[in-house]
Formats: sequence, structure tokens, C-alpha cells
Amino acid sequence: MMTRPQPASVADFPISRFAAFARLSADDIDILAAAARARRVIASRREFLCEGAPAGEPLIVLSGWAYRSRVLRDGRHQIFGFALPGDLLNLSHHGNAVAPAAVTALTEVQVCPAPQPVTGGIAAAFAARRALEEHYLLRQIARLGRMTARERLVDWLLEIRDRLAASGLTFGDSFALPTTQECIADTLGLTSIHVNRTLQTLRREGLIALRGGTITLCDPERLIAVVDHRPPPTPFA
Amino acid sequence: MMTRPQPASVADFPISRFAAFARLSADDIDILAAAARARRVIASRREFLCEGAPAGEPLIVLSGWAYRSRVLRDGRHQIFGFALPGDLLNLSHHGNAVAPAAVTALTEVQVCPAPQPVTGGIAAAFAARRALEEHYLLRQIARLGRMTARERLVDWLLEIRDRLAASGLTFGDSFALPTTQECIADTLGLTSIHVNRTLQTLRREGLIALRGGTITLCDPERLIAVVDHRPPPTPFA
DNA sequence: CGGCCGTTTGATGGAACTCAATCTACGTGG
DNA sequence: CCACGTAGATTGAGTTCCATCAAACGGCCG
Repeated sequence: MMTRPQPASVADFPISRFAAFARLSADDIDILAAAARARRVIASRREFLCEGAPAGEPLIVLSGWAYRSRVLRDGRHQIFGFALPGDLLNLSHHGNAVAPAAVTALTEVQVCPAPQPVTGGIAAAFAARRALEEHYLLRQIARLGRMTARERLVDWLLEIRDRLAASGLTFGDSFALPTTQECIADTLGLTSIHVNRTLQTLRREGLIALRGGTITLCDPERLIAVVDHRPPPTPFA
Repeated sequence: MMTRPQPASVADFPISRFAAFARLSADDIDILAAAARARRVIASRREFLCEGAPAGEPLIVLSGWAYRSRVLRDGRHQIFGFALPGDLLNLSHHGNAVAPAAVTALTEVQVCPAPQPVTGGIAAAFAARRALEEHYLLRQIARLGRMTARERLVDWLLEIRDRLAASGLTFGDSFALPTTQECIADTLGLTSIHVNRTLQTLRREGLIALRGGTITLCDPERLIAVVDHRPPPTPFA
């Protein structure tokens, strides 16, 4: 269980991305790096946090994609958002918290418990992440409430690109997209059939290219023009 | 500015509703009651927090309705949720926070700054409120993404009823509903015309009654059957 | 009284859903 | 190596829910 302490490196990118949201001391970074050594691997497709169950401690996602979702009585399924490397889960943890949504691993996922107690720079980073988390939920509401299928898709793709880029997980305008079309549909409040047709249209227009789990945003300018895209709030604006 | 200290009373219901989310000591309640004396009155229709502006300190809503919203480039309008008496605003406040949404007074609103620093039982209450706030955002996402107009309306009415009831602001199954139908439409991702027709249907079915800004849920049982309604998470379950 | 805001009603159109079937890629076991 | 099964992507036809456009109605206030 105990491994020999290694020099903490900001090159451990999910940690560094998390860390990017506050000015962390060398000690803070050591604490995070130490926490990351206690990583746990979760198999793809596994629902590892259940809605209504006592929410556990806060977790840092080190690699992979997970999603938060809820299922309605009759089987309708809504995905609230994704947790990408550097994101936190169970962020609103407190005394008698129960999980407000299920969390499922979309790919294989590595997580580690966030260091306890939360103090100093790490507390500041927590607060900043909480605010960012809220920003994404509000954006999701605006997408679902007031955008067309085409706009929802483009806005969502731009959000994912920006978030992955912050962890160094993009390659130019390309990035891995491990979601099925049905998964995208459950996120955007559409049917998988309509997601398919909308993606086809974007492809035919030369706005995106899709091959083997990798998407390329061929024309970011025109994509941004499709929606009211604002860059996410930067930590030290 | 300074008023003579009065004995703190839990009968000051918005404070007591806020307080209901953690076990507060007598001192905590005194602190809250003192904070409530510095109340500020905001006129109806006034946008008193602007999206993108530096978010101020956390505020407690003492009376009235406010809503958080965002406007898209082309004028489309989305309301994220309402702040009712006992709710908090600017809850995800931190160092360099900017407001992720505008906040507008729907009715005349009274707010007071939350006591600083946030410690002890009040900190616990803050954490619980944050979790509840997240719960409402997730519910709003599920409504917009996966419910029909009828379901959205009923689910939203039930949510508002429960929240007002927690502050003692309901009278049996009736409560004041100061929103215009357009406001409801902007909340539920519909047009005001369709909100109107859907309300008419619910009326004709004897499920609700609407008179002079007051709504009555005539048949809560059948309303609950319309949607997958779960009671909100209780503080000390 | 007249203008305004919000509600109500009607007619029409379109975006997205449903149902149904085919196609492809991929893994698995005979 | 090929038959088979499955998961996901794709395409087509028909339908529904909700938006749009247009107009009338009611209450309220200056």
C-alpha cells in the first residue's frame, strides 16, 4: 500500500489540471501527488456510485470518462454531465449526503480519494472547481432548454474539446470521443437516431470528421458561429 | 444602521428554514438573526446580479422570489431556477468568482449577507444547501431533457410547492405563484403559448386551480402520478 | 378612454420522435 | 476459417408534439 515517496511532478497532468484552479504551494502539490498514488481502477460500464446511496468522499478522476445520470420510472435516461481527467466527483459531499445521481464509468477509469482535510490552496482549488461544475450544469440547462439539436451537439462538442484541451488530451482539433451516439442522445435530450442524422449533417458540411472513436473539429470558427460559445471562466482572469 | 439586538427567534422563518439544514447552536442562530437585521430590499424586476460580473458575497433570501437566468445571443432566454425565502445566492463564491448567471427579482425581494466567516453549524448548513442546490439543478436538467411539457409543468409545480412548504409559505395545497406564463416558459424550455395550453388542460382535468396569482394543487395524488416525483432529500434522513 | 401587459384561442408548419429495417464492425466459438 | 451473435451506426417512412404566426380578449394604470 505504501510506496516510496517520489518527487511530485506537475507533469502528472490530471493533478496539474486540477491544480490549475488555484495557486498551490509545493506542499499542496506533494499532498495531491501522494493522494494520486492511492488510485483505484474502475472497469468500463461499471456504475460505481449509486443515486440515493450515501455519497462517499470526494474523488479526483485521474484518467478515463465517467458520466452522472438518472433514470426515470419508465426507463427514460438523462445524463447530467461527464467527469473527465482532472475533474472531481462527490464535490458537494457533506455529513449526511446522499448521491444525487448515479456515476458510471464510460471507459476504464482511474480515481483517487481527494486529500483530507481540505485546507490551504487545495481548499481554494475545491471552491473553484465547485464553481466550474456549476457553470457546466447551467450550460447544460441552457442547451436543453433553449437550443436546437444542431446547436446542442455543437455546443457540447466545443465544451468537451475545451475541457480535454485543459488536460492536454487533444491533438490539434482532434480528440477521442468514447461515447456511443445513444450516450450523446441521453446527454442532449434527443434520440440516438436524431443524433445520428445531426452528426451526418455536420459531416456533410465539413464541420466535423468522425473516424474510429476520434472526432476532428474541422472548422472551429464556423462551429463557434453555430452557437453562442463563450470560453469557460479562466481561473485567474 | 445599527438596531438594538433583539432575542433571536426561530420564528423568523426564512432563517429557520435555512437553519433547518444543520443542527445549529444557539450562538449560530444568534449570528444568523444578527445578519438578517442588515437586510436589503430589492425592487421587483430589478436585475441585481449580472452574469460575468464579480460575484459578491453569499446572500440569504429573506422574502420574495428571484430567478437566475442567462440570455443567448439571439434573445432566447433560459431561467435556471428560482431563489425562494430561505435559499442562498452566490453559494459557490470564492476568490476570483464571477457570477455564472444573472439574478433578477421577480417580486420585491429582501436579502441579507450571509454571516462571515462561515464556521461551525453554519458551515454545515452551507454544505447541505450546496448539495440541495445541486439537486435542483440536476432535476431541472432531467425535466428539460427527458420530460414532456405536461410532465415538466407538474414536476416543477410540485418542486415549488415542496420548497415553499418548507418555509411555511403554503396554505394547504395552495400557494402564491407570482410568475407570468412567459416566465414559466423560460424556465421549462417552452413557449408561453404552450404553457398556457398545458395549464388549461390541467385545469380542465381538475388537477389544478389558478386564481389571482394563487395556484391550488387540487389533486396532489394524481399530480404525483403524472411524474416520477420523489420528495427532496431530507436533512437528517 | 386608450395603451400596455399578460392571457387566451385558432390555424399552420416544422423539428424531432417512433417504428422498422438494413448495414457494419467485431468478438466468439465451433 | 467461417458461421453466428451482438452492439452500434445508418437509412426510410409516418407521426406527434410543440413552435410559429396571427388575432382577440381581459385587466390595470396613467
